[in-house]
Formats: sequence, C-alpha cells, structure tokens
Amino acid sequence: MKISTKGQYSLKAMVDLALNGENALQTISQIAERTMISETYLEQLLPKLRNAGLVESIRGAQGGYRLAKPLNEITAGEILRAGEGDLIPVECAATSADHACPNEEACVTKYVWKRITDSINEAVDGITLADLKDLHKEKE
Amino acid sequence: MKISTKGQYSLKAMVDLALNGENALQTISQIAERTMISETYLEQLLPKLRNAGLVESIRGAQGGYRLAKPLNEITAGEILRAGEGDLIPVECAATSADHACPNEEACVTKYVWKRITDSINEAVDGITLADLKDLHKEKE
DNA sequence: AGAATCCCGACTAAATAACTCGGATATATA
DNA sequence: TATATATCCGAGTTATTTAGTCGGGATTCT
Repeated sequence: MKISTKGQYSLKAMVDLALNGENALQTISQIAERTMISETYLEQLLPKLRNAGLVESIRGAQGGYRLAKPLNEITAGEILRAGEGDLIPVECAATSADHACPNEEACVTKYVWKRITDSINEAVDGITLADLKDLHKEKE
Repeated sequence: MKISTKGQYSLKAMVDLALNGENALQTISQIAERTMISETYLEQLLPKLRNAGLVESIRGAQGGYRLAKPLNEITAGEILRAGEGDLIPVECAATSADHACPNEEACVTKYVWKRITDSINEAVDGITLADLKDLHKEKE
C-alpha cells in the first residue's frame, strides 16, 4: 500500500514548477537540483506529465518545462494518476471490472475496495497546485 | 498503489468467517475451500489476525478459528492494518516521521500524503463486518 | 556548426510480493 | 496412551515490480 517514487516525485516536481517556474521555462537540471531528484529519473517522469497535458516542453537550447495550465486547474489527482497510474488499490474496484468474481464474498469485499478508491480520488482531486502554493506561503 | 494479497485475502477470510462461522469453529481447510485461498497461505495470514485480537484459535483436533468479537466491533480497517500493515501510502505521512525533510517543497507534498492517509483510514474504519454481512444479505 | 535541451526505449539491480515447505506443538477421541 | 487432527512458526523460493541508469537520437537557439 505505497505510492511509488514515480508518483511522489511527480508531485514534487510539479510543486517545484508551481513555486519556481510557473510561467518561465525550467530545465530538467534546474528542477533536479531543487528537488534532489536525479536528472535521468526526471527525464523519465516529465514526459508522462506532458502526455497528460499538465506541463509543456520546449526542446532545444533555452528550452525546458513549464506548467500547461493555471495553478488552480491542476489537481494532485491528475498529477498522481499521470505519474503513478490509476489510483485503484485493488483491480476489482475498477468500475469496468465486471469479470465475474467466482465467490459471493468477493462481491462484498469489492464494496470495501470501492470505498477506498473513491475516498482516495476524492481527496486528491480536491487539492490543486494553487492550494499547495498557498500552503507553502503560509509556512514561511 | 496496490493493496497486496495479504490485505485482500485477510478481508476475504474474515468475511467468510462472518458469513459462515461467526460462532462455530472453522478450520483452515474449510475457509480455504470457500475462499479459494490456499491453505498454506491462510496459515500465514490467520496468525496475524489472531495477534491483532480479531480471531481466536483453538489448536488440536476439532480446533479451528472463529471471530474474537461481535461483528459490529470488527472494522475493515482493523483487518487491513493487521493483514497488510499500516495504511500509510507514503512514509513521511506517518505522524511520527518528523525526520526533517530537506526541501521545503517536501513539506507541502506531505499535506497531500496526509490527506490521502486520513481519507483511506476514515473510509475503512467506517465499515464493520456487520455492514458487510448486511450487504451480503441484500445481494441475495 | 555547435551547444544546449528534450526524447525515448532498453537495460540492470535491488526490493518486494506471493507463496510453499518442513517440522514442531497442542488437543480430542478411541 | 496412541493416533489423527489442527494450529503454529520460521525459513526458503520464485516471480514481479520498483527504482533508476544509460546510450544515442532529435530539435532548436545562437
């Protein structure tokens, strides 16, 4: 029951962009230095965030990354689902998974998995980068 | 972000006891047959549930397992924490983990991990075996 | 042209998960 | 008391996943 470093670092990198490079381009090496995540690993993570439409990238010299949307339109949920994969702790909780569980008990446990899934997603979908930036300001 | 089979099967086994052997002793092989979990694996899981005070066991011939408390006093949260370990998806969300995160951003992400942790635990602590038994009755 | 950057897939090592197995211990019953 | 029935416990094994590196290609600015 762990969120992998992919998810953790993705959020960390996005928060870094929110705090430091909301509009200006930031290179991987700049993000790496501030977040303490290796450049090579970030090179693997950032493309996922781009494919999800959360950041945009400019290639070539003077290039880099920046957020693709306003802070209040990017949720922790989007980031985690992009970096980590769907937040579904048990397969059968996926709404599509109707592949007849063999036992009747399984159907009852499914209720628990769904409740967990829903509560996780509600939690993370209710937090935006704007919220996190505000929180950061308060902490100073 | 997966709940391991330890957690899944622990819940499944407990639901089985709730539905079939609330008071009477059930042997591992009986539980195994109904839940489709191997006997040897159950042998590994059930002692954890016993250590957590959720089931009690009688050794020797005619022995077996049964629930240690009334259905409405056993929550899915207790079962999962016993079988799976604490439901804390990121280490630093543990309240005790005050080992100075080096970056200030880390502290902001910590807020997200805490929200996730809390929402998961609230969800599972709000579901008892009695609820699941009722739900099972409805399904018939 | 050359330097700075992102892009992408393949690769490896370490950790974790998912079980199995062997043998010990306790208890009911004949 | 002997025997069958059960739980108990720790060690071992295999498969999968995670975490991260690496090499080389493509793009763009100066």
